[in-house]
Amino acid sequence: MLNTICLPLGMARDEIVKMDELIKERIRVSKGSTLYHQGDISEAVYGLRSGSLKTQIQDAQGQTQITGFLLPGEILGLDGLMDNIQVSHAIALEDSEVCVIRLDEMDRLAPRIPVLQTQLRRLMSKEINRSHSLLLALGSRRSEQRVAAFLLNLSQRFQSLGYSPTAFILRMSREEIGNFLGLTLETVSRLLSRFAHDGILQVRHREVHILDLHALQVLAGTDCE
Amino acid sequence: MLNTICLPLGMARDEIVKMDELIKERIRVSKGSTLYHQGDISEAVYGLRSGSLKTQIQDAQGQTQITGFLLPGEILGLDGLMDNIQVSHAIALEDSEVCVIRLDEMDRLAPRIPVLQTQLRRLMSKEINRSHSLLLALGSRRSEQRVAAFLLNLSQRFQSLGYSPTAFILRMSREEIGNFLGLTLETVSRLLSRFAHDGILQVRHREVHILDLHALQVLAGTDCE
DNA sequence: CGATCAATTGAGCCGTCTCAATTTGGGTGG
DNA sequence: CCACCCAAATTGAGACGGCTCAATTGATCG
Repeated sequence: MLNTICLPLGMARDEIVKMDELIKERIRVSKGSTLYHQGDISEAVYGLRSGSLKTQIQDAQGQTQITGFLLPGEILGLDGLMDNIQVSHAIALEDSEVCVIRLDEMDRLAPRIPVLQTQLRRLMSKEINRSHSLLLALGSRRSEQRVAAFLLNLSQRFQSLGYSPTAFILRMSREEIGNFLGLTLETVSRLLSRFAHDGILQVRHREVHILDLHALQVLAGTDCE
Repeated sequence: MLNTICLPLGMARDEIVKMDELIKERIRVSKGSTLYHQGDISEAVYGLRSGSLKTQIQDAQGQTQITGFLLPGEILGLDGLMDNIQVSHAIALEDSEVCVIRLDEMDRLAPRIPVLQTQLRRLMSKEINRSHSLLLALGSRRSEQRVAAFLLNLSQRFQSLGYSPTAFILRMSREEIGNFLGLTLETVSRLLSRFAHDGILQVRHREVHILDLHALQVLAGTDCE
């Protein structure tokens, strides 16, 4: 039930077998519907098995901020463990499936499988780092760099999933990309057009072909030195 | 050794007593010096007992982003638990003191004090939420709102520490505030001057007196509806 | 009492947003 | 199957917020 997908990254095989006890439920989330809402009781975290989702927070004025786009193998719900209340919405960008990792189950198994706590800790720390990197991007990079870095980030994640790093489909709209990166949808669109015009990539609707990965890295400012 | 400061927030008294085993070391960090560097081995998290610090990350190009200003009672080092390597610098804004919470000690005590893991989990989730809120601010608020919200945030934290919420000293420079908020130091300075000119607060160097807290909340967009 | 660094304030510019028009594609019903 | 409709995306023109560069003041410390 876990395959290599859900939580394990870097765990020994026998530990993974034991962990199967942890996963008793899977949930299908159809495109556009929510896995959980801000304000819901949070009793679990979720491992994305297939599809993709976005998570977004909403403030008192209704302003929203997308905090992440999730691909298979990634975990969501880590931000809801403070008071066991979800502080974000999780919305499917396409028909998706998650496995449910209940926290009470986790605590029950923890004495027998100590690595479980360590693993969760690592994942949460990773999420903190991811947010901090995003802060760096929003705080000090210009639009061009943000969009380039965004594409590269997707590219790398697709690659580590075994998909092509240079040809993929954006499951999110220009507006969602803009919201995520702190830009308007028009700016995102213009930049994609410009990148295409400069021969760095091809864009047809939501289909992206990266032609010159190195040029993109230079734009993003992540190539070397 | 813990007082009520280090990790406990919301723990039963007897559990706190047991937790004292956890804290075997304190570290003094003098103004301007670092508690840890990016790249250091990370074997602990730190509870701030007194003083204040900033944490900042640095990318390959040397660009830095301050990810947080820490006040007493708050925890740092949560971002270094992924591979046990620090991914940020922690630098003291004034002479400070932290207590060291070793992770191996924590894991050793975990079976006897199960609430320990829960507590760490909550703190990490809180840090994720804090970053996400910051993302919302950097992504969709204008400079005026960011600075107002920044002051209000400090105000609330000082208040919950038992200090005045309307009179406090900024331990960080305008440049550091600007970096944190994704603004230039000039913009921060101008806004503080403007707030002062509008009678919302008084600023003398790093000394802030908030005169009209409600007006500040309106500016920040966090007062109501 | 000078030296140095932090902060303030001003002027002008640039990047991104806003507003608006147009194109494109996908889905639906006649 | 075609025509229509709606949402998403593209592209343009103009405005504005925050940045850059620069000069000045103020504080701190030897």
